[in-house]
Amino acid sequence: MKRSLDPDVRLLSALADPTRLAILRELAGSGEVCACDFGSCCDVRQPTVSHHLRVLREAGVIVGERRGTGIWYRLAPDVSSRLAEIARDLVPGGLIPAAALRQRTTTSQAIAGTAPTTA
Amino acid sequence: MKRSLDPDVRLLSALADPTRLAILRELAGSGEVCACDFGSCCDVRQPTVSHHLRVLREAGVIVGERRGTGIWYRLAPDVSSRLAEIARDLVPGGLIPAAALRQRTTTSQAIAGTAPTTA
DNA sequence: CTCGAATATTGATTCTTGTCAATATTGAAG
DNA sequence: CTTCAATATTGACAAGAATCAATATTCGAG
Repeated sequence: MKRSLDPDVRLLSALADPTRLAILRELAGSGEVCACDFGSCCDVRQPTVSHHLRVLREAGVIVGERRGTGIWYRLAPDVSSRLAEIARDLVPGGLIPAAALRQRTTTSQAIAGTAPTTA
Repeated sequence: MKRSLDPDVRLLSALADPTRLAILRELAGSGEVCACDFGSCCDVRQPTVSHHLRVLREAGVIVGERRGTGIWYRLAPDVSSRLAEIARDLVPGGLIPAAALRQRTTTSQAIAGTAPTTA
């Protein structure tokens, strides 16, 4: 059991789901949304919405607030910057850009990414 | 079978794994790495490394290039910006920031995210 | 306290994913 | 062509995740 301790992996895992990303986009667009209104944007039942909201909450991606019988959610303030920092760390040529270029002395046959080359 | 067609989900899913993130960080730090050298940074066997490299390749996150008997990988040039754009779309208060503030008229009992409140 | 609405939890099911051993493929060298 | 080194694929297995129906909890109203 590895249980990923890396906070970046935890954040990315929380975002890497179509239903949860739909929830987050709804939140980004509307600022605040009642939990009862997520059933429409994502095509899932209420317990499933509740489950995803919990995942997002525990990952620190959203924050909920009770108002009477309902609960209103909004994006956590630092989600965007946390993700942006991960993005910054993935800039190609973050180091030794010249050395990498000098290395190219052999065959150089590119390998595309779209297909497993299942032929 | 839903098979997420959303390219953002595909990208995030590719990044949301400790082994793959370790591979990407190695690439971000070294510019280019031979496939045979990933066994050290991630504690997995060769077929597993090969599998993760394939996932990253098919998600357009890395690019491989043959040199003799080995294959050298580097980060795809647009990964960082693609991720940064997702981050930008998750800025809180992307819309109606004032309206959201005006909404706060009731109980306002915050709900933390760290624990499932398993009591 | 009782009732109804909103949200959460439980348990079961199904699908997906990460991992490895074994084996195949590919390319360079002899 | 044969051999060796590097990478990829296959098949099997285990762990995890997403989903739902059923049920429990929580809160405000009356």
